[in-house]
Amino acid sequence: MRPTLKTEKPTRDHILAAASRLMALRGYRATSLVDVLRESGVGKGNFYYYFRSKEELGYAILERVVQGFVERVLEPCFSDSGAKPLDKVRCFLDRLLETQRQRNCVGGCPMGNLASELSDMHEGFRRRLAEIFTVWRERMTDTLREAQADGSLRSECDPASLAHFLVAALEGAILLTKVTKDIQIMETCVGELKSHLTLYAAVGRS
Amino acid sequence: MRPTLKTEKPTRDHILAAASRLMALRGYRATSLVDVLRESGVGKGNFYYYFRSKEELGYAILERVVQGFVERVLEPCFSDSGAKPLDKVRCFLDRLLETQRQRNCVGGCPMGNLASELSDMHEGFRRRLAEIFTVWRERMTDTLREAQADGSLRSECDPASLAHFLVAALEGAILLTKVTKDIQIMETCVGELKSHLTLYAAVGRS
DNA sequence: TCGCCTGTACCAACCGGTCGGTACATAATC
DNA sequence: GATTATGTACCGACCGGTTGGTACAGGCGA
Repeated sequence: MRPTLKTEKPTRDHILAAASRLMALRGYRATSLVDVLRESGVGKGNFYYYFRSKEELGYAILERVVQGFVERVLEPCFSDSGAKPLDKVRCFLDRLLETQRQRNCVGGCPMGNLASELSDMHEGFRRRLAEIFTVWRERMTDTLREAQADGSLRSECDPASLAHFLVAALEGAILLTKVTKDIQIMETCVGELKSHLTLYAAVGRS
Repeated sequence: MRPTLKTEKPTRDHILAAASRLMALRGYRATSLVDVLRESGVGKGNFYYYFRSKEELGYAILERVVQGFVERVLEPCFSDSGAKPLDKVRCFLDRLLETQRQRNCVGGCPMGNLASELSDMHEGFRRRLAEIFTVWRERMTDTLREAQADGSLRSECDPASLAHFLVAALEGAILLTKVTKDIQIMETCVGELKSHLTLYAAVGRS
């Protein structure tokens, strides 16, 4: 029984990793505790040492998924201070396309899946997910505002509306990619979204 | 017990209606047979007279949902022979917006919900759903081709790509509307999609 | 007689959560 | 120093309830 540092909880993280893998494919309800325990190799009593309930596990998974998304997708694209704002948005589109390609069109978007499954049935999840999408969208909105400030996006464009649309269209593209198992759908939609940006691009300043 | 025509099965339809209501909100897995029986008032033995399994019920519900969608949304918009092709597309966008408004942003899209929940776990459902989205998209593609033929859509537009994009963006918009419970998201996205159409519109011929 | 329908008992598997217990390290007490 | 108390981590059996499905006797009306 090894001593652990105050902030490290390997067993808890191990459970979370295993549960995240399962829930990404199966969704919340179809992921049972027994499955999680089997996948993680942890005993049931021990599970309840770390999580009070399946719901609490679900919330923790959601946080973990979001953190991973922010670190691996949002931050690399939007924190590149050398890039022009619209290039950041394109980088984001391309990054999501590559993610779906690497996953062979399996899994879709974990946040979108949970939103679809739980929004009408579980208010706690709906609220958290709505907040997550808000953060995602605001990050996009800020960048679009920068593009307006630097003149590459016209002033009649509403950054918030455009950001809403980009997020929604991406979620839909990911869902259709998942159901058809055809990466071309995602490619097509990313292409159309880039074209959509040209609607509002200031001439010669993209 | 009134005599019924050979093609009418009131009890079966009654079960389907009840199950559709439940499944539209809860999804497939979270809709139990006991719930369906309670909602429909039909006995269990009788249920199995009409359906061999929960899966068969699910397939029947899907067909029913699709039929309703075709009759109430697709056909009214796309079969209006007096309308211009691009007006048909706009009618479709508006109809979906009104549907979400009437439902107070509850439920989302039944087909999208099932696609999200089951595409990676149940090949039978994934195949059927992929086919449904294909039909939906082809209807849109045909209309966009008509728009090209009548000159209101430019020849460099690819109708199939645009149709893919429209369907995907709508699904995403519906999903975000469901998670945020804010009809404005849907309004915004429908507006952006109409703007997107202008990308390809021939000048003065919309 | 047949199709439709009822009610109900039963089944094994599943489900999230509870419980009594073990192992061990460390601190406190006598 | 030995004993006791405490806290952390862990375990699997057990619990009551739920689930989709099976089986079946029987009723009803055309």
